[in-house]
Parts: sequence; C-alpha cells; structure tokens
Amino acid sequence: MLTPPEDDFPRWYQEVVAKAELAENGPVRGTMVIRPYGYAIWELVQADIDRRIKELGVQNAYFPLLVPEHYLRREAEHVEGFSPELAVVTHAGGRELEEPAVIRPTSETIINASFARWIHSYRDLPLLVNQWANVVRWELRPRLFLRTTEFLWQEGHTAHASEQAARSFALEVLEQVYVSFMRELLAIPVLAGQKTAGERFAGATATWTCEAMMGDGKALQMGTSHELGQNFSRAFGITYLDQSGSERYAWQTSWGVSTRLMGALVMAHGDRSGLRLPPKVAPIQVAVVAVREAPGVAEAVDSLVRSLKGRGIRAVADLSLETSFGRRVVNWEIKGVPVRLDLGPRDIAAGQVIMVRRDTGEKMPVAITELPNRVEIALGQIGDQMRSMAAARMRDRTETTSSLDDAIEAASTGFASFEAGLLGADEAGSGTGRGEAKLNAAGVTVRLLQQPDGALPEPGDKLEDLIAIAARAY
RNA sequence: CGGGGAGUGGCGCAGCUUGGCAGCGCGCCUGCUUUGGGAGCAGGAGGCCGCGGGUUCAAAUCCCGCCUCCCCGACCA
Repeated sequence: MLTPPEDDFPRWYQEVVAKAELAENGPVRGTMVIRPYGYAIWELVQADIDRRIKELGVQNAYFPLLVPEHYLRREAEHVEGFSPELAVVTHAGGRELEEPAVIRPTSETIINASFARWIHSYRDLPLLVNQWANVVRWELRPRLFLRTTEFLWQEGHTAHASEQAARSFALEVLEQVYVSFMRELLAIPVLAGQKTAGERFAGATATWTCEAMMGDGKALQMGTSHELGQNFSRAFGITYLDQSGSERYAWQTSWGVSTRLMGALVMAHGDRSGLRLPPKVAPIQVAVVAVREAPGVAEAVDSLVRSLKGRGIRAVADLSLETSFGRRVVNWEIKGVPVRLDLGPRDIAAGQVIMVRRDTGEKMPVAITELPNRVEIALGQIGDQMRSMAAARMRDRTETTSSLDDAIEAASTGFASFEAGLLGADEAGSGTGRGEAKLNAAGVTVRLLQQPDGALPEPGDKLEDLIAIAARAY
C-alpha cells in the first residue's frame, strides 16, 4: 500500500519512485541507479528534446568529464557559485596529480576553451552546440531525480555576434524547446519567466526559467536558459573579427534540462495509486491483461498486442497468470501505464475488452472490432486530460496577493503572485532586494518575473511593471 | 554544518531495559488448490546482528572508540 500523497508527500514520492521501479539510491551518497523502466522514460524524453534542439540548428558534440581546475577559476562568479559542490580528482595512476581535475559540475569552462579555438570570424557565428552528459555536484541533501550528486542532462552552449542574437536564441530554446516539450509531451503546464538577480545562474547576465507546480503546491524549476553576456568570452578569449575587421567578444548562452524532469513527472501527475504517465513518454502505453486462464484468452491477448503495435502503439501482453489479477492490475497502476485492456473469457464471448484509463480510472467495454482506433483516441485524450488537471491545480492554488506577508501565507499551499515592486531594489553588493530577502528568510523564493499578461519581461522593463511568482520550492 | 532517528536474512522490523539456541511480516524457491481488483495451504532456502576493542563461563544485548545511512532546515537542474 502506498502512503497517500496528502498524508506525507515526500514519503509518497519515494515510494512511487521505488515501486514503479524508476530508480534507487546508489552506493555512494547522493548517487542514483536509474532502473530500466525509469531509463526508458528518460530515453523518450531525450529523443523528443534532442529533435527539438536540432530543429534550431544545434549540433551535438561531446566534451570531457574532467576539467583542469584552473579553468573553473577563470570566471569569478562561476567559481564562487560552484566551488562548494565540486568533486575533485587529486590522485590518479597511483600518484598525486600536478593539477587536480574537477569532475564537471557543468561544462561552460571546458566548452568555451574549445570555442575560443574554433571561433575566429563573424562567419563562424552563431556556433550552436549541445551535449548529453552526466555532471556531478556534491549536493548536501540529495533526493532521487530532484537533486542527485550525479545527474544526466543536456547542456547547450552557443556563441553569437550580438547581445540581441544571443538573447533571442536563449528565448527560442526556452519557448520552442522547453516550454512546448513540457506542455506537449509531459502534459505539465509551466510558467516561463526571468529569474531575479539573486536567483541567477553563477556567471550569467540573465536567467530564464520554466517552473511548474507539483502535487503539493510547491514549485519545481524544470529547465533554464541563460544569457551569459560576454562573461565567459572575456574569460576564455572568445573573439572574432566582424565585417569591419575589428575584434569583438562573442555573446553567449547556455541552457539545460536534466533527469529532474523525471521527478517532475512523478510529482505533477502521480496520485494515490502511483505514477501516471502522459502517453507520449510512457514506455508502455497499453497493457493488455489476460484476466484468467481460459481457452482462447492468450491468443486473443497476443493478437490484440500485435494489432496495437502495428499502429505504432507501445503495447505489452500480460499473460502472467501465476500472479493474481488484482496484483497485476495494481502493478500497472503504480507504473502509470495510461491504458489497460482487460481480456477474459466473458469478454471473448462478448467480442469486447474492458478498457481502463489510468488518468480517470474510468472503465468501459469496447468492441474488439473498434479496437486500435478507440485506444488511439483514448491515448490522445489522456494527455489532454492530464494537462488540464495539472493546469486546474495551478490555477486553483495560485493566489494574487498585495503584500509580502500574504504572499508568504499563500506559499504554504501554492503560488503567490504579486507586483514585483514589493521585492525592493537590489541593494548594493547583495544582489537581492529587501523584500526578496524577507521572502527567502521565510523559506519562500521568487520563482520568476513576468509581465502582467504572462509574457516574458523585456529588456527595458522596471521591477514595478512586472509580476513576481513566489513559492516554496524543491 | 545545526537538529532528530536508525544500523539485525533481499525489503520492513522485533529482540537490547533484566546477557543464555537469532525471531516476525513481506518477498523468494517447490508443490497443490486458486485467479473478473493486492489469493490460500503445506514444505523450503537465506544471517560477519555496521566495524574495532573491552567486560564475562557466555554479548545482537553491557562498556569504550569509530564508521555509515535516513529524516527535518540553509544550496541547486
């Protein structure tokens, strides 16, 4: 039996991750074993994001895991931001290394060292590169998928000839790749906006983010896209000659999403019965279950699976009659399989199956002759239904407030939305306004800034013209 | 790093106070009966009781030291 999510959400989360066979803890603190079923979901996620990234003209490449320590020191804020969580290789080959090698916490430094060699002319720009990799950040408090010491991600790195070009590319990734992927494939409605100075990536001039509300009303940052300005190009000497022959520093971006998306999937859609997967990222979209032993049942199940597969639907047969029907059903539910088709002797006699939708629990008899079609339709509806359930939750649990105290109160159950002017101007040195500091002290963070109509902030916008969304966050 | 808790078959735990054959539930294996929402019976396999030392005729249990893990707070994708 699962702990109900409303009783103890963190515990429920851990149980779902374990029982759905997504992942388990590795032997070194904070590491994670991603199990085959979990990895199959990740592969579907990866494939779609990879396709979208390539549509923007980005090419994949691969850079080393180990980074010379002095690379990290080249960009002041970057080192400061990352040094507390670095894992450093000091010994190898039985000897102490002359220069320690850092296991990449992110690859800005090593990639930009290459960029500096590759870029000479405005004709080399824009340079658009992505890599799928693992990175290591020695986290103080790990949680499977949400914050692990080693995680898998995609990190894009680009160089452009102008600030404007870099900005529009960063936003294109945010909207065309991340937001649309999350809405369409993960069925998670996300808010897109800009981070405050205090929440900005170490070394960035602007950080853009997608944030979603989880089942307990807390926020999760699901992806980010950064404008790096010329911080790294100056640190690594990424220069080019423009049309007029003058030397210029490139303008850059970096952006990423990680296996954290898996955690989002669990927390945004899961329910009392376990995981619920949107059909597009479900490794198994349909389980065809033989209810009990009877003549013709196994054959009917197999032929049904074949016809579903023939339509490109990911279907499996459940013929494990040595396990009771009830147990098998519970198992498919925990694993979040969107559609189940129950097939027993009664159904064979009636020329039907019982179709059960995981999103609503709804059961309905469907004639075998209508089958591949009805399943296809249901799979489409399930994605839409899950998206609107998540959207309704975010709508119901977002409160518009007029003071910071009310915002803190609202953040105990969901999101608070208020005029960003309340955050106060950045105080010299701190990078954080007085109002924002007050929120932070109460365990609430500003998740993003938007225009009042939900659009992304423009370069000239003042804090007073924007809306802040604040919440407790993972 | 601050505050709590725990280390005992694969997983979850009891046993420790008051030393005396290492147990229970789940899972696993075999057989039979079952199977339309977490099956039943019978038989069976599986242990460096976190590590090191000490006390004792005898230590999972008492004493000393060490290690690790988990949960709650400050950081992140």
